[in-house]
Amino acid sequence: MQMSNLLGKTLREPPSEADSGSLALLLRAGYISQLMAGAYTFMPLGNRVRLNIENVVRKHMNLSGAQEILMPALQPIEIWEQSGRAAKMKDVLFRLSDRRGRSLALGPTHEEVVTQLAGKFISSHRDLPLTTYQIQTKFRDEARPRGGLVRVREFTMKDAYSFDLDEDGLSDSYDKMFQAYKNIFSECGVPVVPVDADSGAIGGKGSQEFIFITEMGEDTVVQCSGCEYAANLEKATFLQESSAEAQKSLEEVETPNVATIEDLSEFLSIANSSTAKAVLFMATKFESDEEFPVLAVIRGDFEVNDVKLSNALGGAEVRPMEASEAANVGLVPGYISPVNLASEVTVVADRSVISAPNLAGGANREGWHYLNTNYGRDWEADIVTDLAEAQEGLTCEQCDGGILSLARGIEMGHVFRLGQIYAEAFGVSIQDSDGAAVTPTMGCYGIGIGRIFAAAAEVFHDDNGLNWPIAIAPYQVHLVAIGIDKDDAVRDEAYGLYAELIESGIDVLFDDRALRPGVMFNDADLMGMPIRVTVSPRNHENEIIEITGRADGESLTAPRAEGVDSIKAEIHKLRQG
RNA sequence: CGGGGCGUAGCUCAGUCUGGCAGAGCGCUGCUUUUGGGAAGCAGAGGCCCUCGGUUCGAAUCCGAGCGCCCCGACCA
Repeated sequence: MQMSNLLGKTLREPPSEADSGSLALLLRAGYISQLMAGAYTFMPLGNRVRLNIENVVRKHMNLSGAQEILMPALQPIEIWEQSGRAAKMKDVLFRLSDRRGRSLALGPTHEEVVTQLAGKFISSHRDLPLTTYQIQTKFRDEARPRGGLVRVREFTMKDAYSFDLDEDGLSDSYDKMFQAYKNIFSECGVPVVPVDADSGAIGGKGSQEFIFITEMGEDTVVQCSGCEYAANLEKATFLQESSAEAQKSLEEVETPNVATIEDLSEFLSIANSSTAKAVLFMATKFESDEEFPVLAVIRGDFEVNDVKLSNALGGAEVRPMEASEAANVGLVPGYISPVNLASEVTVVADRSVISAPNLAGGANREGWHYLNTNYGRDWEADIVTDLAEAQEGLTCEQCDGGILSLARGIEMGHVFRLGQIYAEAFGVSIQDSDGAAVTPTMGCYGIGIGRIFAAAAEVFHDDNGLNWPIAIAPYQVHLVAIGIDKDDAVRDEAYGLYAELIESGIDVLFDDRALRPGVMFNDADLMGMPIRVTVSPRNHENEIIEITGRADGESLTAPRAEGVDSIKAEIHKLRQG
């Protein structure tokens, strides 16, 4: 590619829409251009990066035995109603109608389509295991697109779907995909941490996210200092020391103007962990619009994670209750308790209050608290589960010794053990070796291509510009030709070298513009090809070319006659890592 | 959806408070000089001042409504 003809001018100043360093560089270097909130054009350079990432993904998918297909982005709304996700996804689903008034959706993902497809073509256990994948454009009407390519409304995703006869088969397919993911991220140079994750509205039983740790991330992950344990905050657990203290008798004490856990523990001279906190929420089931009140009970030193609460309620939407609503259900904020609860509320208890004896808590009347409440004796919950949000510095439950820390990150990929929910929803059934009808078990596996793009730019840049790993760089070599408008010999040499490199199968970006050297060098640094080759009158006179690594800035010279071989050797070195 | 900021040349922005000729730097076009890390001069092109409505002799500027973009939060298969 000759730069005199390249679409995409470099900018000296970052466009005002850029908020992060790497996004600003992508815009300045002409890789991407924004059309509207959450929709970007990939310019020639950016498009080559995108294609290279896709090809890395494609290579590892094919190696894992997955088969590439392409399903429509345009989908009938009926399949979304059949799976029940039209209601679950709500406004995220882009909807439109055709000229006959038929309701359609732009696919945010393809479980529905692929399951229906499988139902059409799979009929025997001999057809399994089967994994398909596609690299395709998805549409999601995000409430707030942000972070450049990180959260967009139209984006490229690789999504794979596995079909197996049983759980063991799913485990094999899942493990293969998990390994392929590790290879993909490694080859693209993006460091990721696999974490246990919440499965969200997609359903299923167990999933892991591949998280790129970065300050600009929107997810919080919990990592252990002592073992491999890592989990999304919505899923993370921690060690809760239990007390062997004997149960004491319930007492009611007057506690004027004591309305918070802090007040209470100070007033009673006890630790926060010796109190029970009762938090009110309003919840809405996806199936109906009816709101119902929920009382979450948790030990005073912990906080309720609302995603955990939502999952405990079968995936209900949850919001904090207003004070006026609390009054409506007859509860007194500050003195709320599951003990002697008169109102009709769903009580969800965190496991922390089940084993802890003699907790102080509200008495459901203004100015009074109970001492020594005990689960089972004084009150019971409708649901007992894990609601507590992990915090920095707590102890790991897996290795019993490691300390948990919190970090921000971006989800690069997600692998799910889906199970049979979609196959059941679409009535997919196959015969096993005994001739019995069996519902296949599914897994699904996603990777955001644009997110790898953004993460790689974030990892590989410095103050001067981008610095792509060779596996995804738009071009391997940036050929800078100084003074070709003044010196025909240099001009011939530059064009000759350009032709030779192309002939050798090397991707070259050739700066053939008649500009000052500083401009060309700065553009080369900004655009970030791994290897820069300089041809100039000075070098020509010495019959050499100059080869400079973008990463370390170090130059070496090679005789012109051996130029192509020397460049090939440098490329080979970079490929070896 | 709540809070905040912004919208003027291709890009970054001044001008808005206090109404009165449409501006700067970079980029772009032509010419001259210059040529190893974003050179200099000369001459130019380029505008629906986001949109609509209102106030006014007169609106980029004041008032109202709307739209768009960015940030924080809610949300996030």
